[in-house]
Amino acid sequence: MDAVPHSTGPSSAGPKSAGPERTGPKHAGRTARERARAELTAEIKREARRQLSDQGAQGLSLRAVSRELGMASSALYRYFPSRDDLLTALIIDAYDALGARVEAADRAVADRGAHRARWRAVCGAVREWAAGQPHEYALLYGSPVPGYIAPEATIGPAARVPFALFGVVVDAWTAGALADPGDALLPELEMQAAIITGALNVIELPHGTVVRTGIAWTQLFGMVGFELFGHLAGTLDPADAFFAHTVEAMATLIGLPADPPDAPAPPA
Amino acid sequence: MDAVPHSTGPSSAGPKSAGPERTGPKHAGRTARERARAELTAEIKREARRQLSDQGAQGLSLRAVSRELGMASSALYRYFPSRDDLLTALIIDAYDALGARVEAADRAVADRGAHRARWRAVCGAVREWAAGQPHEYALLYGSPVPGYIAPEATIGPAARVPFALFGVVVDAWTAGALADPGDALLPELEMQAAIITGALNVIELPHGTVVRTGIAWTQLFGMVGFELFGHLAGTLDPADAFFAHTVEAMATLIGLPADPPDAPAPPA
DNA sequence: TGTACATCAGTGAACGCGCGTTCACTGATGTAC
DNA sequence: TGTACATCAGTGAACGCGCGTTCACTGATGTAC
Repeated sequence: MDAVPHSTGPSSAGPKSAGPERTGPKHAGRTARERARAELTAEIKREARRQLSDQGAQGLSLRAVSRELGMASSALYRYFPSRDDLLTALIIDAYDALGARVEAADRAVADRGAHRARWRAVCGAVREWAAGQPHEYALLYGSPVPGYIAPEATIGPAARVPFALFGVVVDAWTAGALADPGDALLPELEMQAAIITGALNVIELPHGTVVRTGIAWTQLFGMVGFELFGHLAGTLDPADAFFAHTVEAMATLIGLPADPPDAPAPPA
Repeated sequence: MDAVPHSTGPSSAGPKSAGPERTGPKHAGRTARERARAELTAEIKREARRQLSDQGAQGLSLRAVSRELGMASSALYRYFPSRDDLLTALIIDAYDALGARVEAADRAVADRGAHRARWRAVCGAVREWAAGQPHEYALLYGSPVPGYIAPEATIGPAARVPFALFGVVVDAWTAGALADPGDALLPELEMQAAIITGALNVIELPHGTVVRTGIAWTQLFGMVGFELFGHLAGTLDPADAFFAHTVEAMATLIGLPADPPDAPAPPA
């Protein structure tokens, strides 16, 4: 808890491991130390992620990570000031991985006007990612780790999925493909919808549409979580058909028009 | 994992702590030992539940429970053969507490024909219970405890909430208040809907209605979980209005008719 | 009603384990002049 | 280009902690005759 606001961990304060977006002192000539540090940081995270996949968040131990990397456990403290900071780095990475996957799925739909196809792609990407790394999904959307408080640095990465969902809806509205559902909203909800619209950088989006997208957003994660955590066993599991059907139902709730003839059809 | 199929733990094999539904050898004359055992079993669970509320499932420790009760840690093994069995008992109790709460909320609606009011009551009860005991909610619907496999004994209690939700819908259909949405379903989903209908002991219920109720079910828990776990922070939190609105939207999706004039109105 | 035996609850010590974090220290890498 | 100093990575020992589970044992409660 003392690690929260100021120190956001090496993944943001230290050298980045992901891309070369930090140009370094002069040009690309990073010093050997810097390169070594970036590599080891990445290796630590990789091993930590491996343990996470095996046993979940509570199975993640600094000592086990260091053991696996063949170094003293105290050495990890040169890279992450505490276990919580390592966890934070993993959470941010996971949000970013999911976000990137979802955005890529959206972009992969060539016809940008095929809003329902894009909606389908985005929702499907969430499910696929969750199925591929269930423990990371649980880390993000399951029970909060007791005593752990998500630092602000997670907010941005966490917003990428809802942004992708809303992005499709905004595009549909801007293209004139969406009707205002004309929902009557409670005052509190009206205000919240305005805030969301503002965050989306959109001049105007019917608040009823905003709320319906919010409903679909929570439905999507409820469904994916239920499938992953076994609550559909015996009834709606395997959930492929239920998922496909529901994604369409939510698209319809929002008002996304049916596919144009030449767009990829929903699974028959 | 070795505790799963056969030994369902004292809460089902041993003397019940909840009600007097086990008449005992002859009549109510239980022996002192039996009474002591039932009481201590209950006390252990109470203390365990307290620790759960404080720190979540991973903060539950047999040693801490025994310490709090002023007994040797080894004594607990007379009541629960392992930590997992204690956890199982808590899970079952929690499912039952939630189920009872939800069913009571349904029953509290005097006008049994006010299906939308009943729907509202059931959904609201889930949210209220979750808000009241977040760690127990997390235990049931959050990340699965790694290494822990839910024994079959949890299935029945876990089904009480969906049964309550479907109960309202079935009543509405039986009363002729519901139209068949006429949804086209994928074959797999059609079969699953048939299975669910069978489990509900209903001769006939439109499969489209079944699936829509399933959507609402997953939406409800997605929304409640998101609120509880902080994913609505900054946008739809506080979620009272969003929740109220969404419950109505899902009722409408299913086709539950609006309240009759004299029924309790939705929150303005 | 009383005795002999079986069952059961609870104790306390022990096994064997793992954890996060700190600290003084060594040796290598980087920097300023 | 070479030297003097500062920075940093990594070590290994230690602190202090808690955990689940087993086991031989004592003393109380229950049962059969």
